[in-house]
Amino acid sequence: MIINKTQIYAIRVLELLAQHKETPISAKTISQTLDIPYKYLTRVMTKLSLCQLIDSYRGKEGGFVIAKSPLEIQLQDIVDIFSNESPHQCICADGSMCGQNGKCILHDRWQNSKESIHQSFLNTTIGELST
Amino acid sequence: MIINKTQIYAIRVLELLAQHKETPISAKTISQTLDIPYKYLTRVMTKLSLCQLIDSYRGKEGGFVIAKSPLEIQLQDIVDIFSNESPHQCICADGSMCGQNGKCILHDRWQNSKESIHQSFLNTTIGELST
DNA sequence: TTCAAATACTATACAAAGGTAGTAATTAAA
DNA sequence: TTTAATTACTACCTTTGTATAGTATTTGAA
Repeated sequence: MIINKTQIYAIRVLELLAQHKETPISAKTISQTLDIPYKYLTRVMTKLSLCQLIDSYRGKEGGFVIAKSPLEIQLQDIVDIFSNESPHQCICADGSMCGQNGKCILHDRWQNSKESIHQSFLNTTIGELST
Repeated sequence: MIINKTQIYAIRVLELLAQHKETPISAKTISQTLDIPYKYLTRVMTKLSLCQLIDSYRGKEGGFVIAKSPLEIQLQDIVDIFSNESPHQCICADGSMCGQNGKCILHDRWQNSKESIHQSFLNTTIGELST
């Protein structure tokens, strides 16, 4: 698995918050704007808040605000939060294979592609997505 | 999802069969040799047989034999059999995003990586894996 | 102070991928 | 012909990712 739905949700949310740094945006608004299921979204938001990528404000007029400069948030930061794979796992997505008898049969072949994707996640920030 | 566990299983099986073209290899042997769950494996084998990548022989001394020249079987052939994604789906693995408001925010960025992986699957055959 | 709008928390449901179990059907060899 | 080894078929179980429901907590504004 290169990237899952939850991670895409999170990236899109951060992108939206990056465009409205001034006032908090509620989960309801985010849900409607980005067409993400409300209840699922709130759990994603809570996790982003715990990881301090965003600040949350309860109560009336509350919502979420991006906590850093968008240019300082790498896509990889967001992906990591919602990933259970170890960072250096092979693209084959099967932890049992790479490392036990050496490498899986695909390891070397896709290593370059994998590395290229990983570098993109590292090198691209939320701030750059809107440009 | 670039490639899942089942697809890796299938590729490894074909690679094994390619090394023993003469006599049928039983599912039991394959399961033990490649450390793939037996019952799950037999279902994969049946599907490979239906798709005519392998021939199956029932009864005593039965088993499976690769049905083509290993150099004629592209990895993509195998991947396709166990894939439910449409071939041109975006790497974001979320069909609802690419195509509705144009492209997803990641589409362009990972397009090159995706294409590179796809080309690898097309250009690499079972026969080349062992070399 | 009250109330409505909002996040936080917990439990549950659903769907897909991966895995297991049991039985039927087939077949070569003894 | 019998039997053991094998694939084929069908149903179910488990895990993980995604989604839903209900309630508690917080807080600004009327």
